[in-house]
Amino acid sequence: MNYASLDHFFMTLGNKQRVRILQLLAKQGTMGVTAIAETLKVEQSAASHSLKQLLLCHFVTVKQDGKERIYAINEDTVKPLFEQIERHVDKYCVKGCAHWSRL
Amino acid sequence: MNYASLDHFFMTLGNKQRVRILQLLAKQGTMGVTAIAETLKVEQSAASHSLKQLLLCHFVTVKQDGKERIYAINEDTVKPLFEQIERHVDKYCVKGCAHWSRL
DNA sequence: AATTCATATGAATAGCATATCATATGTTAT
DNA sequence: ATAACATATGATATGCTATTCATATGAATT
Repeated sequence: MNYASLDHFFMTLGNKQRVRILQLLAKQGTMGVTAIAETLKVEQSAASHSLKQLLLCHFVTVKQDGKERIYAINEDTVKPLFEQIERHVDKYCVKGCAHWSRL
Repeated sequence: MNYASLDHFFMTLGNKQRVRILQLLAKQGTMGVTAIAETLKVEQSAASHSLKQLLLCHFVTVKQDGKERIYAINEDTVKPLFEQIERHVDKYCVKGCAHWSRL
């Protein structure tokens, strides 16, 4: 992998599973790896791999709590970012992106 | 390909070449396909493919001008979006994302 | 209408990211 | 120290995406 910052940023988001995790964390606040994996019905290993990449781009933060590592979304930038993105998606993509016809 | 809107949005951005095109259009205003391809040193065909996907997510707009199709960035949502994203990248990723060590 | 310029499309290969499996590391309790 | 729980890591095979090449479509000019 050899990405500049911005590319790495988008690359990390360009994956359903990682976006699901972010959405889950945005909703639930904080969660451990096992809880995330169970909720999204993915392997623990897969969740861990995804979280690592999210961590590298600082989309999420961790803190150790006993045996568990509790992940949280980066409230500072990611939350407002997602709100703005959803504005774009709502406005332009709800009907648009789904249908590859016309244009 | 079977993506929900939000996934499709990110998927489209999760590619260097498409991001380069958006950055170019943000900077230059409007450009035709050949000009884009030459500037970014990619094949005309590749540029066209990329632009189609950007169009499907409404990141860009087109208008026909003679033989040419002039592409422009979606000023309404994409520009402010990129500004906010760059805030995140500058703040968290300049040093962070590049180095996979620590954390 | 034929030619040239500009862009789009389709198909196939090449390239890369992800999912998976097995295992390692780390933490706490007994 | 060992066992049990929680998470991380590494390697590999699979699957998906992008690039490429060849060609088609569209527009304007002669």
